[in-house]
Amino acid sequence: MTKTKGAAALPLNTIIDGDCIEVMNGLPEASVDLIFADPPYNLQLKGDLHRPDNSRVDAVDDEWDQFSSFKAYDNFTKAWLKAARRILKPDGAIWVIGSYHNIFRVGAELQNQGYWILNDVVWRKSNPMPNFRGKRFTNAHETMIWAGRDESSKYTFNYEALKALNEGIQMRSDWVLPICTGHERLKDENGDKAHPTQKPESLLHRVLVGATNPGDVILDPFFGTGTTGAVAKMLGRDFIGIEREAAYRKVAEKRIAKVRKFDREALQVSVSKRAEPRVPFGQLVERGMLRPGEALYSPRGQVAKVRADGTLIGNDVKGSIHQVGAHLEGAPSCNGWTYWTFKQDGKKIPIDVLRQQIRSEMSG
Amino acid sequence: MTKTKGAAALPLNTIIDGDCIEVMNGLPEASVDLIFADPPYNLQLKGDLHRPDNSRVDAVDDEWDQFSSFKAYDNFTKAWLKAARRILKPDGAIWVIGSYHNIFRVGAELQNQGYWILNDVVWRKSNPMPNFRGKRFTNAHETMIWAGRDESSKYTFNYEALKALNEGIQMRSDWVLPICTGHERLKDENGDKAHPTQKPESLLHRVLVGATNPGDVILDPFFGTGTTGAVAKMLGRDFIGIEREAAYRKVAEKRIAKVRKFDREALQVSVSKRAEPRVPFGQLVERGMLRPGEALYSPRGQVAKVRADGTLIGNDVKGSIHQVGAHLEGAPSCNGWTYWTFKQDGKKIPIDVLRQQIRSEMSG
DNA sequence: ACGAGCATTGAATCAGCCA
DNA sequence: CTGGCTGATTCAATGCTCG
Repeated sequence: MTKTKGAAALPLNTIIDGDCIEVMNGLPEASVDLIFADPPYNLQLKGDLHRPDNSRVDAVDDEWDQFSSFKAYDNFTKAWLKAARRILKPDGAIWVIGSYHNIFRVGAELQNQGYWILNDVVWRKSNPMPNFRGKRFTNAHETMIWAGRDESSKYTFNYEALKALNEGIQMRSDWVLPICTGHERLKDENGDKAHPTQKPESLLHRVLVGATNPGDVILDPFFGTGTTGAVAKMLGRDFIGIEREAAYRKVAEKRIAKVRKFDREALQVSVSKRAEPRVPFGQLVERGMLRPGEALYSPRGQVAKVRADGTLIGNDVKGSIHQVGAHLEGAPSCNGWTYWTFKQDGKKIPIDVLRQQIRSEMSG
Repeated sequence: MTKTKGAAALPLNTIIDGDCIEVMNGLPEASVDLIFADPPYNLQLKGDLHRPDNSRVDAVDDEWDQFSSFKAYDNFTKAWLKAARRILKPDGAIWVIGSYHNIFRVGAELQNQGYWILNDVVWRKSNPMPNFRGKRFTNAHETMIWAGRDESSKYTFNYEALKALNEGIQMRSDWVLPICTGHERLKDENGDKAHPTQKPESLLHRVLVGATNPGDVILDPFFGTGTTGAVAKMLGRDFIGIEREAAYRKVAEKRIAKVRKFDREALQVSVSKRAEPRVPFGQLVERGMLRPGEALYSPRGQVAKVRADGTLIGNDVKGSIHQVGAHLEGAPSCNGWTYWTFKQDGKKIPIDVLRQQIRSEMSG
C-alpha cells in the first residue's frame, strides 16, 4: 500500500531494509505525521554507528577516549535527527526514548536543530530489574522526549482521550507501566528473547492515542521487532518501519501480520470541545431562540440586553457576550457561553444549552 | 568555622557573596565531598498564563533565569561545571537538578567534561501545577543527575540507609515527594514567596542521607534560600553556600540559624505513607488485559463496548466505567470496578480482578 | 473547638482562526 | 504577518472564614 505525495510514493505498512538515515533521505519531505524512535543507547560504538574517522591517537587517556566516543554518537544523532526532521510534516512531531546514557545528548541535539520540546515523559517501570550490587539506585525508568518539528508546529494532542485513559484526571508527564514480559515478549527459534530492548505495547498505545489520529503515518527508524507497527495497525494508523537486521524484520513481519485492527467504534476517542463547530451567538438571535431586548443574567445577577446584531448592552458597555462578561468581571477574558443565563419559566438556564441544541441539529 | 586543606582554608557553614564561578575558582582544589546544584533552568517563557478561573500564574520571570540563546546557556554551564569539578575531591560527586528546558544540555556537558553519570533520578511531584490550557502533559516531574567526578570515583552511596528510608525496599530512581508549600515555604516581608523555586527539604534530605556521610563538606553554588544548607546542618554535614542575591542570602542566614541538628520532625517528613495506588481503567486497555471493542456486562446483562481511550460506549451513552454504569442504573453514581464483568472462557469475571492484578504487580 | 466551604497557589517554554 | 476576537481550560494541598 502506498500514498502518493507529489511525485514520490510513501511505502506504507512495510518494513524497509537499510540504514535509517539513507532510507529517510530517500523518502519525500514533509510526508510523515509522527516519528517514534528508540535509537541505540550504547556508547561502546560497535560497527553500526558512524565512526568519524580512524584518527584516534594512540595511548589516549580515558577522558579523550570518552570524548571521541561521545563525538561519534553525537554525529550519528545529528545525522538521523536531521533526516527525520526533513520528512516530518510542518505540524509533525517526534518521540525519542532513551536512558541517561544517551538521552541528554539526544535532547540537546533536538533543541539545536530547532525541534521544540513539548514534554519530557518519564516511563516509570513498575517491575524494573533491581540493582544487584547495591551501588546505585534501581534504574527504574526511561525518558521519552516529545518535540514538535518547529516551535510553531500545531502538533496533535488528544487531551480528552488521554484524560479519559486516566479516569478523568489530566495525564501527567510520568507514566507507570510494566516492562515487556510474558507472552508479549517475542522469542526466537531458540526460545531466547528476540530483541534485547522490546518496548511494551502499552507504552506505544498511550503515545499513539495521545499524539496521532486514525489514518496518520507513523515512521519508526529503529523498528526492531515492530512494537510501533503492531500498535499502529491495531489503532488504525499507517506505519513505516526501517530496520537493518534481517532477523528483527522477520520477527516483526510475522508479528504484525497477526495483529487485527480494533473495530471502528472502539477507535473513536473522546474529543475536546475545540473540535466542535463554532456557533456564533448571533445565530441564537436570528433563529429566535433569544429575542432582541431579552435580558441575560450574569452569575452575580447583573443584567445585559440582547441586541438585534447579536451583541449585548449592559452597564453602558456594548460588545460580544465575551467582552461584556469580561468587563463586568474585570477579567482579561471571559467565556460568555458559560457566563450568561437567560430566564425560561422563571428558571435561569445557561445560554450554552441553546448552542448545544444547534450543534446537535447540525450533526443529526 | 574553617577547615585547612594544605595552605588554603575552607569557609565552612557560611554563605559567600559572589558569582559562583569566581568563588569556586578561589577555593582550594579537591576539597569538597559533594556539590548540589540547582542552576537557572532558562525557561524561555513568553506571554502571561492564566488559570481557568482567570487568576494569573506567578511565573519565574527573574532576571537570573534569562539567557540570550542556547549557546549562551551552554557557555555558562560549561564554566560552572568546570569550576565545580576542580574543587571536588577525587571521590566526590555532583547532583544537578533541572527540567527539560535545560537538563539535556547540562547532562551532555557533564559527560563531555568527564563526570561519570551514576543515575538520573526523577523527582515525581505529588502535587504539581496542572497544565491549564490542556495542550500538553502536566509537567509533573523534574530530573536530577547524579554523577561522580570521574569514572573511577569511589562515590558515597548509603545503600542501607536509603533502603530503610524506603521501608525495606531498594530505593528506585524515581522519588515521589511533594513540592515545597505551607510553612516550609519561606516568605519575604510582604508575605510573598521569598524565592520562586525553593526546593523541598525532603528532597535534599534523601540526597544527603544517600550520598554523603556526617562531617562531609557539601557545596551549593546556587544557594538561593539555603535548603541545602538547612538540611546539611540538620544532618550534621558542613556546607558552603554561594549566592549573588543579597535578599536570598539574608533569608537563608536567618533560616539556617534556626535549624537544629538532627531535627526529628524533619526526618519524618521524608518517610512517605503508602496509600493504595490509583489504577485508572484505561491502563487495563493499554496493557491489553481488555481490548478495544471487547464487551463488558452489567449485572442485568446489558452490554457496553470498551474504546481505545478507556471509555465505554453502551446504549448510545459514552463515558467512564462509572458514568455508563450510573446511567444504566439511573443512579447518581456507580462503582464501575465492581459493576462490570468481562467474559473469559465463558465465565463472567469482575473487572476489579484485573485491577487487583495490577496492584499486586506494583507492590511486589 | 470543629467541620464545611471557599480562596489561594505552585520552575509553564500552555490557542487558533479569520480579516 | 499582524491584530483582533472567540472561547477553552485545573490538581493537590494549605489556610482562612464562618457557622
